[in-house]
Amino acid sequence: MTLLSYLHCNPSKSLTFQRFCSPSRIAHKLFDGSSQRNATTYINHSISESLRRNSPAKALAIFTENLQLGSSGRIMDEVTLCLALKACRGDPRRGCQIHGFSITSGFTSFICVSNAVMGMYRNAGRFGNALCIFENLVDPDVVSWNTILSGFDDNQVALNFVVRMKSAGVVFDAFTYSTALSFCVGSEGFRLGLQLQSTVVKSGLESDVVVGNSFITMYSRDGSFKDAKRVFDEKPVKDMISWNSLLSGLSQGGNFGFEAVLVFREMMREGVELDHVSFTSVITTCCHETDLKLARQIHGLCIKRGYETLVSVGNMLMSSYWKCGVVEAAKSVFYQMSERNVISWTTMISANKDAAVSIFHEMRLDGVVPNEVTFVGLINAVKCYEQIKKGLKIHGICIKTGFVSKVSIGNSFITMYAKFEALEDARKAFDEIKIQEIISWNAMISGYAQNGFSHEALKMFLSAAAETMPNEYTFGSVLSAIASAEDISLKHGQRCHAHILKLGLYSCPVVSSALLDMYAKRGSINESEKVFNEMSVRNQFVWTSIISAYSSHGDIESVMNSFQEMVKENIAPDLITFLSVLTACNRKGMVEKGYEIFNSMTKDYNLEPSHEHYSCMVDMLGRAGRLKEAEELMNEVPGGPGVSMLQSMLGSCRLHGNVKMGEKVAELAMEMKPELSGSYVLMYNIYAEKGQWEEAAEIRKKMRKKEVRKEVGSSWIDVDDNEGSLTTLGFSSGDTTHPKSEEIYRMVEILGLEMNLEGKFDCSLENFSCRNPVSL
DNA sequence: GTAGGGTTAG
Repeated sequence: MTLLSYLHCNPSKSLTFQRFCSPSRIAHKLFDGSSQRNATTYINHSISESLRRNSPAKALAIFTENLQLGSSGRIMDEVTLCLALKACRGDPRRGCQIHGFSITSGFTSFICVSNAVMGMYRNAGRFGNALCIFENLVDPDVVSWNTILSGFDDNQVALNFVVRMKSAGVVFDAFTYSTALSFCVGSEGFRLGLQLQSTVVKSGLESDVVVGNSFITMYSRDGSFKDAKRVFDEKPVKDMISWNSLLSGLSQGGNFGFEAVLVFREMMREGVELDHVSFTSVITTCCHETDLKLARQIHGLCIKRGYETLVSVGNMLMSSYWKCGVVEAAKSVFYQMSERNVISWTTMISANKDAAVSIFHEMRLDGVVPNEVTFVGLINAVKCYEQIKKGLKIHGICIKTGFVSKVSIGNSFITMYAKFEALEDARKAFDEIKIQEIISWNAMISGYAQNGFSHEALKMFLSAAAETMPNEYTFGSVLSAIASAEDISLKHGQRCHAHILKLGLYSCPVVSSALLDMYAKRGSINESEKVFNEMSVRNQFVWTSIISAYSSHGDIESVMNSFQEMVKENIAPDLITFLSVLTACNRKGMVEKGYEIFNSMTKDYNLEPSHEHYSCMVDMLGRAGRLKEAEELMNEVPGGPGVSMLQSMLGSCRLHGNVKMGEKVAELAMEMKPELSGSYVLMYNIYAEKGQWEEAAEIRKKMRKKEVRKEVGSSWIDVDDNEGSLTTLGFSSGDTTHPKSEEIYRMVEILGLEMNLEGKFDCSLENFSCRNPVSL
């Protein structure tokens, strides 16, 4: 036996030997030409041993040294190259070098080397390169196909590839099945998963442990708990991984948290060994359910079992505390972790927006390299216009480091510039993205919508719908744009409605609450009601939407009924819900009821009323003539009353003819916002109605001096001119700009006469053409 | 079989 084969068979001796001399040197020194096979085996063994011990750097060092010493003849084969490529672990620089070497040395003719090269590119985030190599392979084997399959991140694209594999006659192995099944998410994916199951049975792989586990994951992720349990129960040996498959499937997606916790409890009861995957999976559930109590219990168990110091478990604990709104607890987990990786730091950055930049610097000092997600977190931490400098700096860093070319980074920049109200820059960020995905479109649409550019939002939506498939986010944003723009025809909203039905997005609460709201804001309360009644999932947003819809339509009875029902269904009302209810009380002058609800906000729901809630209450009291109480409440408002509250108070003073209080309030309002005409107009009216013409004239003079103009009010009408116009026409009082205005006024006159004949309304033409009797 | 991010509605 040569020394080499001896060392090969005795790894412990080999290690002792290596303390004095590197494996490559040993191999080269002892390589005598006749035992090249042994020398190569020895090198390969050393490299794979380093990989097994999780030291890829050492594995690469052995490979490199072997190359350098190789002048006397190379000790390597195709396996050596495969191992070296594996050791690159996502480092594209080293990977490219070895790829180059494989080409020049002719090793790429071995299919296993080409497969390893593709795997390397896939792990280095250069999936495009891998794909390119694959498409040029003369005779790919099942491993080549599997390598590519596992690189897709889009479920649909991956499943299309599976279909392509089938039609190319590839014989699936266990790896193909388990990878394919991991993409079987959603109803369509699930259907394909079922098809795969029948072929698994035919191929005799159904007893394969890995494939079985993948089926368990697929079924439990889809909510087919019974099927998951069936596959699970049929397993002859229920190892930890089978249990974990069941658990992790239920934890993902966030719809079966309850079942996940049950499985976890059963694992404990059955005495199944728990590992870091069991813990991370069950903690994921706390994240989705935002169940703080559960998170704390599991955290305790982690400590007891000694898992809390593990990076993956610690990361998940941080994330669940953060999602449950206890950032402090997340921080303390972070500081107690013995080892932190880029995910731990990124979670910290995302959870602490205010300190994001300093945490980022700390991370760099710690020697941790940021990745795409880290930068996304950092960009997200930029909150408002005041932080524009910070945002630009981050943009600069992303350009320098090349991260700017990543789609997710581009998407984040769109949102950031939209926050700065810099829509042109947002648009630039959008245009610079090479291939815009639906998220990019969504970011742009919502940017326009939130900044009041409804028409741009709509245009963007139409382009997006032509280019790609809109999702629930897309419709949420575009519907809110249509809702707030009276000069966009309702037909667009109805088209969206049809589109939503077609795409099967109707059951999504985000979409339907936006739809409901859009119809309500555009006057079709019946449509809103219909949408609401057809909804299966009713969350806080949905309930609030319908309540505010009824409220804005003055249907107080429905408001109160819905509110009670919401509370009964254990959906917590929030600030906006209360605002809608209070607005309704205000409209109907239900002061006592309003007060009761207002007080219950702090008492029963621990909600701090905002300015708007106070405004509503002040207005309610004022309208009811309880001016003194209104004034008192106004003085209780944290930060003092705003101008709109003062103006509503002025309105009440006018209603009840209280000149003295009116003067006091008007003075405050004019001081606060001298450019707003409303304060002057209201005070003018108060004087005018009391016949105090001199004082009224003073107000008029004041207005002229300060060059305050009264804004012209206007309305919109959706005219169906048979030309398919999808915008509405705006018009204001006394407006004669429309080419058919004469005809229109004649019609108004006729309508007015008819209504008068009915005797129900006072509809003199004067009131029609001039909605505000007092003009200045 | 597990962990961080980008788009959403009242």
